[in-house]
Amino acid sequence: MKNNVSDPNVIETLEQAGITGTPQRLAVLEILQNAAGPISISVIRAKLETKTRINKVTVYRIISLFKKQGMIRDVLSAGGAVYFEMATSDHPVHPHFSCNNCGVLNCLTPLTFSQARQLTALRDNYRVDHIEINISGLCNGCLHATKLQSQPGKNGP
Amino acid sequence: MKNNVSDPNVIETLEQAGITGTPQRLAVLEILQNAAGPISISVIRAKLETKTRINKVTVYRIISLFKKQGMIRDVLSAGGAVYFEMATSDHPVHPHFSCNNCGVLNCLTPLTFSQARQLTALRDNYRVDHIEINISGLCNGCLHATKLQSQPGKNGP
DNA sequence: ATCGTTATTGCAACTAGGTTGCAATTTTGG
DNA sequence: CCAAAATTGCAACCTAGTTGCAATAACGAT
Repeated sequence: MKNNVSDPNVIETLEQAGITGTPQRLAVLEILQNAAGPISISVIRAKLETKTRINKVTVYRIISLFKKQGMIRDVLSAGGAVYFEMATSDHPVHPHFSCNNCGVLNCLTPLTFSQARQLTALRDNYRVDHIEINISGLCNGCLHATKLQSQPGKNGP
Repeated sequence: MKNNVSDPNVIETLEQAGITGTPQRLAVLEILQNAAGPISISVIRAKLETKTRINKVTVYRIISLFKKQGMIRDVLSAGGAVYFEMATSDHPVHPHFSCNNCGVLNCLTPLTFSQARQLTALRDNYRVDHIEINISGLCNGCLHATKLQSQPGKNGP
């Protein structure tokens, strides 16, 4: 397959992770980097189809490679769907909001240190490696859509 | 199928939810009620096999019925696995801890009002219906197992 | 450059988890 | 006790993800 020139800092990202920058990997990485929020494998595959034709096995292998290298992390959403997002230092672990109406998954601002501290203090005989927070409800758009205006609003957990 | 007499308050639970207490439903509900923590469908099916032989389709239908009735709720774990737990009033929404070594999923104490408040305040133009928190790391048992003693301990998010 | 070695990709076949349509069975109400 | 409605089981199917292996591409040494 010919390398149809990708964003130069996409190539750089791959080299920093110490893995060869094949065209397929560059294509997948570019999609992940340009995504507005966490995206699912099926979405990645759909976006790939529009330009190149990469075998699904290759996509799965690339994703698990990226994950093993710590380049991406996965985010869980309603019903067990798995999404992926870049795991760069300027994009630390943070809560996500998933809309029960349109299904969109958004990133929220990261927890403050004291918030994280409170949560990890829930049990002290455990070693905490990761905190995953998923808040669901209705997003701004769906909340103001006329069809849903009449529904009762909740505001607690 | 013959009803081989279940725990009477299991039957009561079903009647309160307004659905007929068939032997299959009672069997599934009994497993959910006796579970120490959230369990997956495959575990439910394995437990069922030891006593009665219920078709997998029926199990899925019962689970989605229970969910629709609000009797159970689902809990997401690493890699997108879905677990189920009873959603009774004395067992409100609460964070879960999943062990990266043995895979066990435990319930943690529910959030205080102020903790929940802090989280819902992350964005105010959203309607929050549900907060899901999954903390992962090493459980007490795995933490103290000799094989893992030497690993570096982290303690932040 | 070119050859051999290694890494990567594609293909086909397979597996597991879950779903659908329909017939058989069970429950319920009269 | 019987008919209508609800529930279950079966078989077939679907989708997501995996595996083994052959084909191809990248790399290092000469």
